[in-house]
Amino acid sequence: MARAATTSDVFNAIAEPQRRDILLLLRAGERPATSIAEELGLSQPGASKHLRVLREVGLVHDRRDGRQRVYRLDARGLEPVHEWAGGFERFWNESFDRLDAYVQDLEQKRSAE
Amino acid sequence: MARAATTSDVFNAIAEPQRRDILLLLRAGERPATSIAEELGLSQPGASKHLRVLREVGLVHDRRDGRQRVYRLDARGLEPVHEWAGGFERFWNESFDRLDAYVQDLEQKRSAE
DNA sequence: TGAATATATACCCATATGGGAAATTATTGC
DNA sequence: GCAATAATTTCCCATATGGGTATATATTCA
Repeated sequence: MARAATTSDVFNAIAEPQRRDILLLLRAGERPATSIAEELGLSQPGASKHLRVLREVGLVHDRRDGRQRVYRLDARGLEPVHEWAGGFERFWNESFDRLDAYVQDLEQKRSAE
Repeated sequence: MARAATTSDVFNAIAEPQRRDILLLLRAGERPATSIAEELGLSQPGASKHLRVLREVGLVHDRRDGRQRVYRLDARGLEPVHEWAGGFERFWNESFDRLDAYVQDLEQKRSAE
């Protein structure tokens, strides 16, 4: 099975660093595919494949402009990711737990030697 | 190459739904591995493998307690994810862009028929 | 020491992945 | 229609993945 289809899962779509780069780039405004590939140093087919994945999960929309295909960010799909991670906020802020885990880690490692 | 190693990338680690489930479960408190597997209906080796990935990216810590290995959440690694997604917040709130994209999509589809 | 419990690893498998190269499909403008 | 441009799709490949099953490695307790 390998992994949930990239196509249907935003978490999977953003697991690939170059796709995250594309999204960041598109915050500056819409861009034709070639421009994206050039800016990020991707091969043209490579960029096209990543764009397809992003399109299929709805993170970008495309529009034809003459011979070019212009991609535009649609960040709405990232809101669930933000919310999901935000659900852990109080945990990464709990300095007690942090210290606790750290100390336990030390003990663990010391006793393992 | 397939994809950046799950081991080194939090985004990749949380791309797998069952690993996200494990993290959610651990918000309620630390738990031994078997308990995690049972609660989520995972096979024992399956849970163990997912826990290993989470451990390697630092999202969980483990501690031995007798024969059991107790896992505890360390959510600090999720903060960058939250921040990254949060960087798109103003985009998913821009209703103008949203409508614009939607209209362009409609036009696109109509002219394609 | 030896049986039982709790986990982690190793191994094998089917499949999804990303990358490169080549072929294919629009679309424009002559 | 035809050449040129822009992009997608198709193949092929090496590899990473998740899932089982079997095995190995602690650790406790009798």
